[in-house]
Amino acid sequence: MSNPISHGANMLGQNRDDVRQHNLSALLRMIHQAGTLSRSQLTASSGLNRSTISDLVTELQELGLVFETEASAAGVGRPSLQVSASDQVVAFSVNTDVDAVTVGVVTLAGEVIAKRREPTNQPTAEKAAAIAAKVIASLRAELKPGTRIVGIGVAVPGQVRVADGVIRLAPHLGWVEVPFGPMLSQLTGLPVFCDNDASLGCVAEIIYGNAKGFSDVVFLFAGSGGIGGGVVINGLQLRGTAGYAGELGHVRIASSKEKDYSGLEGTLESLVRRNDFLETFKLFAATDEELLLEISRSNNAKAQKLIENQTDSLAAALGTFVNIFNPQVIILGGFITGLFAKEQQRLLAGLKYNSLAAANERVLIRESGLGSNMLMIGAAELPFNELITRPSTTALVSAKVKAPKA
Amino acid sequence: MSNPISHGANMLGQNRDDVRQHNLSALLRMIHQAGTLSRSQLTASSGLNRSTISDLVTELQELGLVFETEASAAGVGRPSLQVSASDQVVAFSVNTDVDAVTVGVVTLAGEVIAKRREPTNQPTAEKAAAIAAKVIASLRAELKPGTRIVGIGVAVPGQVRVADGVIRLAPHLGWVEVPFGPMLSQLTGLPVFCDNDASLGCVAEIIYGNAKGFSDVVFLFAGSGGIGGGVVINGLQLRGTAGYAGELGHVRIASSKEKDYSGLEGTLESLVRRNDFLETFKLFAATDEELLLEISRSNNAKAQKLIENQTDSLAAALGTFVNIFNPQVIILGGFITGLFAKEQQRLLAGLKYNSLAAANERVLIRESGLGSNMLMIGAAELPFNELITRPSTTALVSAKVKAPKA
DNA sequence: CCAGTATGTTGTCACAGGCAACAAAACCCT
DNA sequence: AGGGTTTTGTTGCCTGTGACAACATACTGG
Repeated sequence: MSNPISHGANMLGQNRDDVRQHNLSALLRMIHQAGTLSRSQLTASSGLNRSTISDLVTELQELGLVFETEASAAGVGRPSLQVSASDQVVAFSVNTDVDAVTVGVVTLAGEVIAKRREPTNQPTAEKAAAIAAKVIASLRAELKPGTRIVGIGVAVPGQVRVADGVIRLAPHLGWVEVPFGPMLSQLTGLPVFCDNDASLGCVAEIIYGNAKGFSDVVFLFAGSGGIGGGVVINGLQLRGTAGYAGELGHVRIASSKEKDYSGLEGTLESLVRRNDFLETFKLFAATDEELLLEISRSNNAKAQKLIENQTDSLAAALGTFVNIFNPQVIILGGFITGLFAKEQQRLLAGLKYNSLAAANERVLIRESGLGSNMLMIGAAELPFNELITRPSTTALVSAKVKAPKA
Repeated sequence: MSNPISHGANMLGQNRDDVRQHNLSALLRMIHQAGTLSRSQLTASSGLNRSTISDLVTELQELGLVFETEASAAGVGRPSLQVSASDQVVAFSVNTDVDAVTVGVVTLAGEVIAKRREPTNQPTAEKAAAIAAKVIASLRAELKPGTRIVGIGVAVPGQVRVADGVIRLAPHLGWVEVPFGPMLSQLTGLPVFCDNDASLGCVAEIIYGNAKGFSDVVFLFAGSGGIGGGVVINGLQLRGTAGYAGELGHVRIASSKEKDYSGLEGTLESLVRRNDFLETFKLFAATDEELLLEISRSNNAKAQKLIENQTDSLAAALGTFVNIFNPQVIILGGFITGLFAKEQQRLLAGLKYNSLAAANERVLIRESGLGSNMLMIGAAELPFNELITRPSTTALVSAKVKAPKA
């Protein structure tokens, strides 16, 4: 089944150069997502001719984006050359959270080769940018010679205007209308791309995690900062007009007057709350692991009641998402995986109860599969995506060149 | 800002033929949506060379899909040839509803040149297909000689598996798991494409109606058969894995135990109900026009209370949609346009109250602009889209050849 | 060691769109 | 009215990309 309207970019005509770019891009994307692929696999899944693949791979190699290795012979016929994404091409990831700024280095092959967590306390945007820039400079100095940098991807818990990297509102951080992207770019001299954290988590899960290979995915992450959502439809990230789409935590599901962190009533985020568990378990603070453990072995009536109530609320929201998106898989992250683990039957029954049979009959519910690297990988996809979209024209920055001072 | 992941079809390589197809397709789509465009306009908005446009237009002309006329000179310089979509190329539209089967003939230029409404009462799928086939045969006989038929598009009030034209559930019609598409195809000998009615309404509004030119649109239609929704994101129709996405009427917004026509609790459809108005106004049955009139001039307290309650429910749902989709425009159709007209301030305030500022600050609310032809136009887009996607390989059927008997 | 199979390489070819030069058809100004 | 200006259509040539076929290469298996 083909698709419909087709506006915007698709409206444009295409010339020969576009074809070359498209094919280079398609190959690089496959290699990036798989890490390593043989030339024959590339030939098969691209539909292009062997000779064309040869030519394109050579060009990618000359661009320093991939390298070839002899095959570890394993079948009939001449063994095919293995094409791998270069680990000399890296992106920085930044995650600004309430309690820390985390910076990572991710290779084009999708591997997190360094990660540094710098604790802080509800930093201002200026402070967070300064911390990030300092850690990036330090990590940059440690990169192997010859390494080239694509850029910086930033995952922010809040509403991000993707086009220019302005954080419209990050309630927990207290950021309102701050141009974090430009700030960090000025401090580092590198291109910076920002997006919502949960949206990036969704992307990461699709490329390397438990939603691998799926094209229609709903992602829900519940942390100390509320509930964030990410959606991918038909292989495309849902961003909306300005990048504020996918705020699944702020979906209204009940008539309750409870308000969420953004001040909206009766929303998923207002009803499924990490703090309720902390109170019930009399924990002042807890890591997700500790909280999940508590949930799994809780046995008093009060805790059970809380678990059931929150499970029901979660089920109602998931039902709504299924009706709206008809996804193949829903990925859960954060403490709500505890609800899924403990009350799976109840959750699935509730989901069925709150959604249309046709839409829910094949949907899978899974836990997030990437753990603490998820946001690093997801954020790195932002600069990598720029590179992959335009492999031969995107400029890379040498690791060893000093960043210009602002 | 470029987009993200890119799966599926985009993964494939591209060869020269694909370029030609893409460009033919892009031109034909522009001409189809605009009706008539000059060659120079095509050159400008496609970015292709004059000589290329000339070549492509010639090919489309040879395919009989467009024709050229001399310009009505109106500026400096040599007047550009006008390229128009052929009115000799048509599609049939079918809308199966509870009280009637409506069949239309739509030209590639987007004009409804015939429409016939065949009253019936909750027909079975077999009966509806038979009625549709009969009317199509009769309309087909009246087509001008030389007219060619692309196929049939069907708009169904229910959940449609787009891939094979099976209606999974149409509650009001009482259809469950019926292969309406194949049935109608067998009776007519024409290719048949089915989709949900509201989704097609959304497409129609984007191409020819009040959402013209927008790429991120939410469409909500409230009729006697409940509330249907259609969503277009980034110029692409939201369909989900199997085509069941976009069921916006079944979004849960309240804790109420009221059930909607599909048995779900607390949903938009269960709270915003046409029948409540008919009861309050003591109408046994009414056209949308009559009902809208009643709403606009209602002045008793009970009716006002109902209007306000339903407006609040609608606002809550719209807030949820804004948080999820961050659309540029929301189009309302059916009797809820009455709520918008009468209680616009209340609706907008409620929408603001129930959504994030960043997402709602620029969203437009508009009424549907196509009236009774909306579904005819939208349904015809299904076969037209096939033609437009593959202009040089899609087979057209001559109007005058007898349809083969099953 | 040879047949069989799968893959990489090379040179040729077809074909799409770009480009430049020219022709054509309008407007504008004197 | 007529030449200058502007815009557009047409034509022929060129470039570059991927397809294709033929050949070379590298492995398995008997």
